[in-house]
Amino acid sequence: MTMLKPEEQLEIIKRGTVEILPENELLKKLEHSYKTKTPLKVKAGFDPTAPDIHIGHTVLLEKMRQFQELGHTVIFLIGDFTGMIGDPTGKNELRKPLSKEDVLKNAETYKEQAFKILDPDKTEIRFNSEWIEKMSLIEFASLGAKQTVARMLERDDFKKRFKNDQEVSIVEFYYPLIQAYDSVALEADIELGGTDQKFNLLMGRTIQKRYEKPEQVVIMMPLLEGTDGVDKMSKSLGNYIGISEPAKDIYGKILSISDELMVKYYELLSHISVDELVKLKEGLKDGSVHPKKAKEELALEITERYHSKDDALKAKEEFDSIFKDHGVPDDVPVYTLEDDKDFWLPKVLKDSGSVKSTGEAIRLMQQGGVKVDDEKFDDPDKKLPAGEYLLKVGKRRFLKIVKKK
RNA sequence: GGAGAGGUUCCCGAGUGGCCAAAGGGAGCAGACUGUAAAUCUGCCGGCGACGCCUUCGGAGGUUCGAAUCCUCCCCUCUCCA
Repeated sequence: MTMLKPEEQLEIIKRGTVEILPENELLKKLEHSYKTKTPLKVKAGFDPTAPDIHIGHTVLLEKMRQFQELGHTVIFLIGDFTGMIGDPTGKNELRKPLSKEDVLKNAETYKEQAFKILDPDKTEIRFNSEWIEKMSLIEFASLGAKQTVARMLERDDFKKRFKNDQEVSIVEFYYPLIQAYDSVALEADIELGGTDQKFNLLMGRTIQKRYEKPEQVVIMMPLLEGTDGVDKMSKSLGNYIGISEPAKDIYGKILSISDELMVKYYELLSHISVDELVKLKEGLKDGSVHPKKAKEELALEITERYHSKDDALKAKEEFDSIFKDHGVPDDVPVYTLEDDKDFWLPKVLKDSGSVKSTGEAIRLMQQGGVKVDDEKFDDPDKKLPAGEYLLKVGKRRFLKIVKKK
């Protein structure tokens, strides 16, 4: 592959980044690499605690992929050793360490999912236990001598916890040090990370310097907001889009994000070129591009990435049929009546799991949110004779009722 | 170890003996409007075949006709002092 000019590379690399420290050094490294035809070593560390990747995690992976396409070497570093210590970042208490077994199991899943984005042939996978476990006690201690307690306490969460008399164990100080040492061991030219990793990333530079190695350039990516557009994407908040989710869920979830957020998703996740991105933004601004249309394209692109083109198109078709043409999805859950007597709808809705309680069912009905065979059904007291019905509950829940055989 | 403050329904947060299933906000859900966008408006927002009954205000007891509200003990969190 012929390398792009350093300036062109820089433009691609800068896309979506929050901060590059220091930027001029990055250009220098790119120039040097271009001249000597030596790929840069790009490191990104992953804590093997989250086996389920969502598209928020992929922001970093996409950036790595870009580096791969530019011809550089990407190192997918699995922090198996650090995972056993527990990263204190953003936590206000000590995280429970993982067992070696867990760490390795998680790492496997991680790898599997990451290769949906990264090119396996161009990815170097490393584990930091590789060099950390080999360190002698003396070497380990001398790593600790490279940094002062005062500097460590500059880190916000340490500072806070320390001030609040909360526990800060000494081993936690080693986390940034080890992460930094990884850069020494790998001779990283560049380290990628989220903005929440700033302290650790910069520590890499300091420690590399102390070991008399060239300092890495630090590139920080934003933390992607979840589907709600407010909080950062996380499984526990339920605002995530998992890359292993069914095609129709990925498609639907992307279509439900706000227009504003869509632009950000485009910037960080889409593979369209920087030029196309600029055009898209202009088009949205002057009204020549309909945001809904743009969102559909994004949803297709992302869905296709984790499934197939066919699956993505099918997801779109089904979506359109439900929401545009008021159709019915293919896989409507079926509820079989227990007997041939007339039935009370709220109870059936509850028993089928469509709603949590009969109270909720009644409320929904009174508010006009329940349709039976396409007719609004708003009398909660009215009973229905046993038979076949197709129910629509709210915007997106469906239920088919059938008689007992 | 000492001195205070506090733990309320998904979250924040009012309530300090009956009018409390518990103000207000957020989230969520539904309806209108739409592009399952945003914004806005309206309604709902513990459970129960329900104009009544049951469970809920950190836990366990107690006082009272009646407690989220008062008393006792316990658990937890926070602030200050050592």
